[in-house]
Amino acid sequence: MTAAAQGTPRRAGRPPRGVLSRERITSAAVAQIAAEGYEGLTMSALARRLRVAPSAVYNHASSKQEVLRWVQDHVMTMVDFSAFATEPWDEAVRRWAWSYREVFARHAPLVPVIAVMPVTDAAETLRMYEEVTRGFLAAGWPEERVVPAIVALESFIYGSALDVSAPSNIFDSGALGPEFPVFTSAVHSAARTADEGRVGSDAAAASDAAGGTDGSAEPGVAGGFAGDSAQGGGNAADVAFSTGLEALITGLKLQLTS
Amino acid sequence: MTAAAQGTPRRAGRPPRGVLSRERITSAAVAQIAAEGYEGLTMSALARRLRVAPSAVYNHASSKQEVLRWVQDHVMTMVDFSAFATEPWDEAVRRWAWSYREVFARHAPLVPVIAVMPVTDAAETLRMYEEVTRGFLAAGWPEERVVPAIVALESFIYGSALDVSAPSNIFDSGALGPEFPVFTSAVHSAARTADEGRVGSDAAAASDAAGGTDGSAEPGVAGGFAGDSAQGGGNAADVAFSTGLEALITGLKLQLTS
DNA sequence: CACAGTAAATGAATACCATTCATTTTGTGG
DNA sequence: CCACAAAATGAATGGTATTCATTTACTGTG
Repeated sequence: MTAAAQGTPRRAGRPPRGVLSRERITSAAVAQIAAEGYEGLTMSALARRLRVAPSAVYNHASSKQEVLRWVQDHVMTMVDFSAFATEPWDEAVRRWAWSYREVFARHAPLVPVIAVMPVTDAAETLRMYEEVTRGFLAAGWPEERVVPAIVALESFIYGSALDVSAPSNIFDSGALGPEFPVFTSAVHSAARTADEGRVGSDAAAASDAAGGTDGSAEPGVAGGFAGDSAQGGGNAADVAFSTGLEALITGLKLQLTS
Repeated sequence: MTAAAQGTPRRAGRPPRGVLSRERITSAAVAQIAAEGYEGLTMSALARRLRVAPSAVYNHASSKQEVLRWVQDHVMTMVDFSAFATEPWDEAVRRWAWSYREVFARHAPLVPVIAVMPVTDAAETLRMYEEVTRGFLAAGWPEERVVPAIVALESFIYGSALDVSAPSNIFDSGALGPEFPVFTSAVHSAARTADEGRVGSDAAAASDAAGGTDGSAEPGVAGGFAGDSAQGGGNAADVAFSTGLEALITGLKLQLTS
């Protein structure tokens, strides 16, 4: 009854047909995360969902870290990089980056996992890199500059994904406010502007404030614009992301022609 | 013997003079991290270092998370933002960012903590923000754009700090390599260039990589472009960071004048 | 086809970890 | 002076990933 709380509990010994596999474990983990979040992803809960004893998982994954790596690679398939095949470089980067951030904002606990995770055996992740690299090269990037540029963009995206999951009042200086008047005022000023943008015209304000040459920043891709995606503070994070992404895009493009 | 493995073990009951305090707990935590890393920072180990029972810590901190927040605020004091008082905006940002990244690369497990952590009661963190905001305003930034720009830079810095702690072979595609030839080739090309940069430019790269606490940041803004072998420093993470940071700086500056 | 070895399940056990609680002692404000 | 709050101890508690001995079934070799 420990493994499956149902019907015939399957007795010990190797079952006639394999019950577990990397794919089934991965999809059960993804389902568990969708149902109860990352705190709910324990090896016990995972095993319960698979109707299996916790120790059975270890015949396929050597650790929970490895399961997380599988999940990470799966999550990568949700990142939309299709624009690199059709759009000019900067627009492709823009759509890719917004999609990438949106996906990992919903999977923030994976971000620290990715950092330490070698890409070996992460087929989906490699698939994305392959296509993004192609896009850079097609846009005239010298080969040796592509990977640093991608890593720089990814670093910004990961940091921004963490930022999305921050509470909206993260910059509330509370009782210490009066001690830091310049910063406190700037925070209020930014919040005011962000609010105006939200009430007024929809997404245009953000991308305009970012000063992108031609602002269409985050349209249709993943249904992705986060006007109400996270808790309350979505908009401020979006303004900051747009600001940084447009700066990165124009700055990188300038490096190319220098 | 549980609390202090030494001399007279102090019997139960409130001691004549307070043994613990926020400051003592914080510095013990920092010392423990320095000694055994973040994995070694357990409430038991912390209490042992303080010569106290584990439960005693909970009279001062409500959770381990709170201790981590104290540590985070303390770590912020190691970030050097002094250049904002003396240097022009872009050079100040450059030095601040290199220092910031260097500090949090050594404290990578704090990065996810920061994201969710409101700045309230984090005096040292606020002190930094106050000064950085001052520097932006002095450089002519409109007040409402300062916070988004800082957040964008911080996002990049946090992501890059995680990147530093990644293994150097993180892009080794292993057996899957042949399936993704474009990316694999780009990785090799970048690695080759980074190596050349390391042997080529001697002292600049080394002191640069060491980075921030003493205030010396990237050497020459003069070279203009980061991928140039003169800049970028030794390892791949440094090249990527330099690439992104220089792009952000020039891109943000351009947004100002648009 | 027998047989050995390996793969894959169970269930019990381990070691840790953060956190809580009852208890004891001491400082402090009314 | 006394009641109450603050701060320590030491012994649980419940949860965690992980390991191990055991059982069973599949698979390749003679």
